[in-house]
Order: sequence, then structure tokens, then C-alpha cells
Amino acid sequence: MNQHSNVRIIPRAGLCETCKVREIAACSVLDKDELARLEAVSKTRTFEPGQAIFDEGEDPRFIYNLTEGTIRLVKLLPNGRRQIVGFNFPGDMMGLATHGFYTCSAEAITPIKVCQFPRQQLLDLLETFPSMKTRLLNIAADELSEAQEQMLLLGRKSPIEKVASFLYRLCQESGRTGDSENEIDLVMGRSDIADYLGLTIETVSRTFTKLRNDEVITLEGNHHVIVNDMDHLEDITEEV
Amino acid sequence: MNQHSNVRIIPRAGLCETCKVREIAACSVLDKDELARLEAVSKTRTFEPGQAIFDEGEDPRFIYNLTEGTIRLVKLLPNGRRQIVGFNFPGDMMGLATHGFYTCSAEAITPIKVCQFPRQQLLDLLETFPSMKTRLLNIAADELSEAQEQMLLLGRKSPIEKVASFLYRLCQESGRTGDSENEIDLVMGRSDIADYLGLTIETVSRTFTKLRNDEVITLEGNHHVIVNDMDHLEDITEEV
DNA sequence: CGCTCATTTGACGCATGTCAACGCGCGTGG
DNA sequence: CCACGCGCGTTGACATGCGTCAAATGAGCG
Repeated sequence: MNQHSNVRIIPRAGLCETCKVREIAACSVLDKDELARLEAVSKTRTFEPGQAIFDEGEDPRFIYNLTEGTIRLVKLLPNGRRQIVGFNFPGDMMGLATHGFYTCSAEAITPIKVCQFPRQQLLDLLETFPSMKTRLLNIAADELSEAQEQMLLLGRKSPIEKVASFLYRLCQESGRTGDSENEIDLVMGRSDIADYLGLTIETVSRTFTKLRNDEVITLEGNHHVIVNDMDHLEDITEEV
Repeated sequence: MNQHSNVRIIPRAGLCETCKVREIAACSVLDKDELARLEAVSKTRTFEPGQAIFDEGEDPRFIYNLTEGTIRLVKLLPNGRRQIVGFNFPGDMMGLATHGFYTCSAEAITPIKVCQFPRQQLLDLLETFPSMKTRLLNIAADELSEAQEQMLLLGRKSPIEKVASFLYRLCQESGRTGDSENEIDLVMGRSDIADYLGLTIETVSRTFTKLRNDEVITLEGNHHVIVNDMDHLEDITEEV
């Protein structure tokens, strides 16, 4: 499963300054000197689609910052049941939430790049970076809000509300990062979407079909979605 | 709904020192001097069962620390649908997770006492309390782990697995706080349990009955549960 | 162009929700 | 002290939405 063996470890040399998530990641609050100290303990690593960055239950030796690509956070149950508890995009931190072990696995969906920090070294450094500690606290509070929203979705929404909510969130995210808020690329497959929304792939597929037939969305291939009626989509997220 | 009007505001006078959650709450890491400064901005308030401490969507002016009693964190959907995203017990912080507004309501289940801090004053103080900021970061990370576990439960577990998981967690909590880990008091009603587990009250009731008939648990009244076979209960939490 | 895997579509059954009635405990008032 | 009503929980009958299983279609890629 976990193919840690053949990952490339890229030596760092003033890379933070040119980092693609320099402006949005947790380290964005650091000054040049602090950033240099952080960089001194960090490594850049790459993973291919399907590879695990870490596995649920492992000793959480590292904390990661995703700089390129998309990953899924996965929890497993006997019987092959799977729940995706979140998708991470560039700028997101992974591996902070633990109980003495990683509480979920992190798997690359696309080719990814991460910034890897030895956990204890990062936590030690954090004690000298008050601004970054505050930043992390805010990030954690935000993630908690998102998790609560997802609990509402999983516990009380119908399949069509779930899918609409999922698409609507991606649109907002897309809008915030400067891209068109009416077009989104789904880098994850239907089965990832199903395991994120607590549905089967068949139900996800049927729901996409229904949204297409109702002309709320247009599908160009399986991974590109155009939202024709954003207001209607928003209505569907909390249908009566 | 929200009956803020008739709550009692109790003046503080060195109360932190005798606080019942002094050893477990986030403020436990503070020294005497720091505690005095924290206490200076705090108020103690009490609420009766059913009263809201704050409501979803409100301006998050305060952060709270629960010192006595039990509260539920609630999110609502049109159609009367409700999801309880968590229960809080003495020592828990409330109101940290926000997006510029409270992301859920907090309602007293039992009579409660809280310690109320003006949000910005607490955040300002936090900048001078590095140890408490670290503590809060750890607490937030823990809550995130719990939220992920709850997503797994809501998205992928069967009713009996959900109820068993719920009871099993309460037993562990009970064990950690020094009480018997085989007996628990359910302060919340069946409808709170249902809305926490993403089920209907009927299904919760039937599932309790099944666990009783299978002699996994014994019910003494509706609110006191004795676990007869903890290993069996644990097995049921992830049945194949 | 053809293979493979992902996705879609269809048929079917069951688990869980819905609706309704009943029971029980508790507080209130006669 | 008992009768009554109300809220909460339980139980039963029924319906249906979503999961399961199976087959067809389509997209991506060598």
C-alpha cells in the first residue's frame, strides 16, 4: 500500500522564497529570518498519485505542508468501508491532528509536492514563532468549522443536497483562488466523491446525471463541471 | 428561543483558584499571576436546560469555558432537520471555531455554569500566554481528530455501530474522569442522541432495545446504562 | 484501433425512515 | 391520595430511497 520507498527527497536551497504557497500557507506570517530557520529543518518531497504520505495509526513523526497537487485524508473500517474526511489543496497543513498517532491516512490524488517538517522540531520552533502559532490556531479553528459543516452534510442531507453542497463549495474555493467560480475541475474520481459524501458511486453518478438533466450543471468529460445556474445550485444545497 | 435575558451574572472574586475544572481546562497551564489577569476579564454565568449560550450565525463576541453541566452544539437545516456536532462537558472550550460568526449554537442540556471571556480580550491576552496558546492548539487538534472520527461514524457506520460507538466513547470518557467505566448516565434525551448520530429517535430506541435484548447493556430507567460486556460492545462499534 | 478501467444505467430488495398508536413516569391539581 | 394530562420513549405496520448486484457504455491511452 504505502510506497514510501521510491520518493524523491529534494535538497532545499532558499526555496521558501520562491515557494508557490508562500503567500497563503501557515508560514506566510514569518519574516525572512524566521523562514530561514524553518527551512533549515524542512525537506521537500514528491509523491505520485495513489502513494501515501502517511498512514492512519503511524507514529506522527512529521508535519506536512502541501505545496502542489491534491491529497485525500482517509479513514478505514473493516469490510472495506472508507470515509474521506477531507481533501487538501496547496497551502494546507497535514498531520497536525493526532492522538499520539496519525488519525487518518493522507494519499496523493495527483502528483504532489510537500514540505516536510520533523514534528517535534516544528513544535519547538513554533514556541519562538508566536505569529505562526496564532496562525495555526486560526487554521485549526477554521478546519473545525468545516468539519462541523461536513457532519451536518453527512448526518442530515439527502444525496442531491450532498452533491450540490460539494460542487458549491468547490465553486466558492475556485472563486477565492482567482479562477472562474462557474467552472471546476474534479481531480478526484467518483469513488472519492462517494466516500467523502457518505454515498455509493452509483448514487453519486445518478445524482450528477440528475443535475445535468435538470440543466443545473453541464459535464464536459467526467472531470470538468460547468455550473449553469449557481443560485439554483445553492438552493439545492438545503432543499426543503 | 434564545433566552439571554434572565441569566445571572455572578461577580468574580478569586474564583479561578477554586474552579472545579482548574486542573483540566485550557487555563490549567497558567501560573497564578496569569490566572489573575485572565480572571479579570472573565465572568461566570449560569444557564438553565434548553437555554442557548449563543446561536449559530451570531457575532462571536465571547469565548466560553464550561465549568459545570453538559451542553450540545447544534446546527440546523430547513425542514426542522438538526445535527448535533458535539456534546461539551466541564473543561471544554466553546466558541473558538468561527468564520466571523458562531458556526453552531450552544444549548444547555443540564443546568450549567460557564466562564465567559470577551473574545478579543482573550485573544489579546493569549499573545502574552504562550503556554495557553499551545494548549489551545493541542485542544483544537484533538477536537479535529474527534470530528474526523465522527465523520467516519456518520458517513459509513450502521445504526447499531453508531449507537455502540456512542456508548463506548462515553464509557471511556467516564473511565478517564475516574468514574466506573461500565456505568454511564445519559444526560441527553433520545432525540439528542438521534441528532448526534444521524438517525431517527425510533431507530435509536430500537437499537437500544436490541442491545438490551442481546444483553450487551442493561437499562435502568431511560438515562442510566450498564455495560455488561465491554469487549462485545467494542466489537459492535466496527462490525463486519 | 482496441484494451482497460471508470462511469453510467437498470432491476431489485432491504434497511431505515415515516406515520401512528401505545405505555410509562412524573408533576399538578382536585 | 388519586386522576389526569403531558412529554418522552417504545413498539408496530408500512413505504420508499438508497444500496446492491449486474450489465452496458464511454473515456483515456498505448
